[in-house]
Amino acid sequence: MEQGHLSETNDLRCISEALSRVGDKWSIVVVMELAAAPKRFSEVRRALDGISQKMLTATLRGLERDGFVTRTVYPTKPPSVEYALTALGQEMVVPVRALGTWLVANVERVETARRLFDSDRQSG
Amino acid sequence: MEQGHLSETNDLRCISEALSRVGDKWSIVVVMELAAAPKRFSEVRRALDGISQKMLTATLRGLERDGFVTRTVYPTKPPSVEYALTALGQEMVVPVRALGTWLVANVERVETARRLFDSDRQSG
DNA sequence: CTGGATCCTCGGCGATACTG
DNA sequence: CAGTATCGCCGAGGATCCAG
Repeated sequence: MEQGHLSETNDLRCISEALSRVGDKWSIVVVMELAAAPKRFSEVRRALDGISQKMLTATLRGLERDGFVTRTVYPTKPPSVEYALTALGQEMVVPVRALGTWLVANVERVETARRLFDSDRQSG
Repeated sequence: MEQGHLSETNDLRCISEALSRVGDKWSIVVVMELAAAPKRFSEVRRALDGISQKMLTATLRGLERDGFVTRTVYPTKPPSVEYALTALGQEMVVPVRALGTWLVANVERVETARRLFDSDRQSG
């Protein structure tokens, strides 16, 4: 019996499916944003600057549904809604941040490889 | 000066951009598959079972371009091409596997949250 | 066996306008 | 301020046919 091998075909499907939950254009970014501090709808919107309100709504709904964020409505006037990470969401931040850190740290290497690849294609 | 905070808006863009490189439908899965062992085109295709040959080609090209995999042609007859992870690719496997492991380990919690959310919507 | 070229569909996503 | 509804674009990605 394999122990936590994770490369078994079955797990592979599991991973890709799980990744697709969080691998859309905005989920990760929103989670990272909320990881810093809970924020209101507009705050997140401004912080991300580039996300449409439709996608922000959809993304937050999805994250809420999956148990990564909570949505708290304060019946003030005008109403305000605060989004925050759940325990689950905070836990997820750890591996996500690790991956993000690695990617950011290695952007150079990727771009170097890319330039090499492209120039080889031209002259090659 | 911030120390590796990673949630600064600038890094956030960096992350999302970097993630989009690897966050498409197949890149991660292919990388994980090659992490187990170098494989030929058809082997990867069969192992993944569900990817079209067009997407496999495109994915491998992308990964090769970004310096994550190598492509070695053996001029046999019929020709065979072997794909393998570069050092960069192998390094990336570490954080990716960490995330994948976490995701797989927490699928239950996500699905539970999801069911709760959905039933609340109905009755609420 | 490897993989390029084409066609076509579907869905993500943005823009805009409107409601409470 | 927070959220919904609608429309339209565009690109990811699958199916298929063809070539070295």
